[in-house]
Amino acid sequence: MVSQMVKQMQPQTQNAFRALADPTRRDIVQMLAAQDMTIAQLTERFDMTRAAVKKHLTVLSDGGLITVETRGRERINRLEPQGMAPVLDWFSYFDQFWDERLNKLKEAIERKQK
Amino acid sequence: MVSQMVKQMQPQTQNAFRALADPTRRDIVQMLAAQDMTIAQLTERFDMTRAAVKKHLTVLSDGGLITVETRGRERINRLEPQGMAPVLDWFSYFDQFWDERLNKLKEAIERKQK
DNA sequence: CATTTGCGATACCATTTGGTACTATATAAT
DNA sequence: ATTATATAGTACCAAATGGTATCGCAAATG
Repeated sequence: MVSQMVKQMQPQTQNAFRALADPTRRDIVQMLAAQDMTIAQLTERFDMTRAAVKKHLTVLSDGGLITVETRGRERINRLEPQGMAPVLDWFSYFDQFWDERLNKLKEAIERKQK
Repeated sequence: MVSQMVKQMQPQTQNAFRALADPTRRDIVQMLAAQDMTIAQLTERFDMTRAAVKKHLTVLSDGGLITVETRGRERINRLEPQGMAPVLDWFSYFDQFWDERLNKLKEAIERKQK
């Protein structure tokens, strides 16, 4: 129980990972990738209340994955793609590690993409 | 409240995202990237009990991110890099949005593939 | 053999999470 | 002016999460 890793993590990284951990939120991210949407529009697509969707949007906003623009009484939710940077940066830690073992992974992705 | 996205998600994707959502588990993944480790070895590095570490390892295993090899009374935990495939696959959905930083990572992966 | 060591499993606890219902407020529409 | 709409905010709830403490078991070690 000695010297714990004291690596100070940026909260942005944790908030982004946390935001993406929920399937509903990942669905929202994909929907917003197609087009900006209001809370009401998003709610139409899910089987839950607007309040629940709003909570998810708050978590996504905390994670830096979306921004909100108020327009009249509407709030337009917009995807903020660079919010994913901290997450992908974390993955880049494995660059050195990504050898033959990970080529398998890359091939798997490519196979799916066809 | 009409036609909800019925997109059948692979539990592997959800389990992997969930596994990576916790900072302790991400630390474990990075440690295992450096070398295979037993539970006791991992526990030395954290300020928590072995039982807690074991729980995290179970979640990581559910996410397909590690495998365990029993050797005598020891259990060697090994990183399973291709377990990250579902996660990176999900990110590939956003190809159109990736800025240079993210593209760099993607290129790094592709470079290693050659 | 007896003892130590590495681990699994379970019960238990506090906090967080994902959801609802309800109320309130500001903007748009009639 | 009144009503309808889009959203915020709060209180509340059940379940999941992250942790501990404890017990038990199998494998090394003396």
